[in-house]
Amino acid sequence: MKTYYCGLEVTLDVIGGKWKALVLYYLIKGPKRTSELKRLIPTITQKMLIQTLRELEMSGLILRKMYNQVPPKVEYSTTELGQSLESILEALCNWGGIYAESSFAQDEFEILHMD
Amino acid sequence: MKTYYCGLEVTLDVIGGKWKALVLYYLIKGPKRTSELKRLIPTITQKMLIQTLRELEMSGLILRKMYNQVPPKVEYSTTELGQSLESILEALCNWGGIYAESSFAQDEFEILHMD
DNA sequence: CGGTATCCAACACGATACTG
DNA sequence: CAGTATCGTGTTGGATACCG
Repeated sequence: MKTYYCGLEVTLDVIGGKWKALVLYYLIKGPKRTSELKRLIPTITQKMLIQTLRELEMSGLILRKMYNQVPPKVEYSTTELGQSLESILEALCNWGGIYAESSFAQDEFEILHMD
Repeated sequence: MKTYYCGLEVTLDVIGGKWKALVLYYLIKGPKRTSELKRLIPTITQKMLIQTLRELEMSGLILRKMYNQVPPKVEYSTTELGQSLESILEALCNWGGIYAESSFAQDEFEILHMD
């Protein structure tokens, strides 16, 4: 049993770290294959991607569906619990855009959109 | 110049990590002295608290006001930029509470409120 | 009280090679 | 295509002692 003093600590435990929020953010927009996620997040390594997916799965935020075929195909999607973070992650994403354009951070941050 | 592919990456750079969101969360509720923050976040070490405060200050999210008196007194408060995260951090906190009570996590997480 | 300086351990993360 | 295994490193974070 883990003990926390604030709900925020729980959230950070579940989607904190370098990659979890980002991977979940893309999966919330729709189911994706492993290679699609890798393409959307070019700077993540294969190892960290798989590891992050496993942790999100363990936490009950995403589902892994495997198709028995050659070549293999795996698709990840969100659970209801994972999807419930949609508006929050969207807000965090927007805030980052605003921050990058703020007088404080401009000329320091650059965002390349690739939708 | 740092390059990102999504606003969320920027946000994680600014308030990601183990403590920044938590410290900011408490400061958003009102200005606090160093010792007050230490009391609110019992598991943080002195070193990490100071380090986190410095980083938030560098990012333009909080202000540090020092009173020249003995014993010394320092008070931290949010800037407009920092305060703009209020609703988001509140939502993240609430989500943690809901997650901890979910059928998935119950008996695993415990939250002790200390307001 | 608020903060700094060391030193050290843990682990998150990355690079690479390999498998079914 | 999806994933595992191994190894190495660099940051993160904690313990402790000390200072104005």
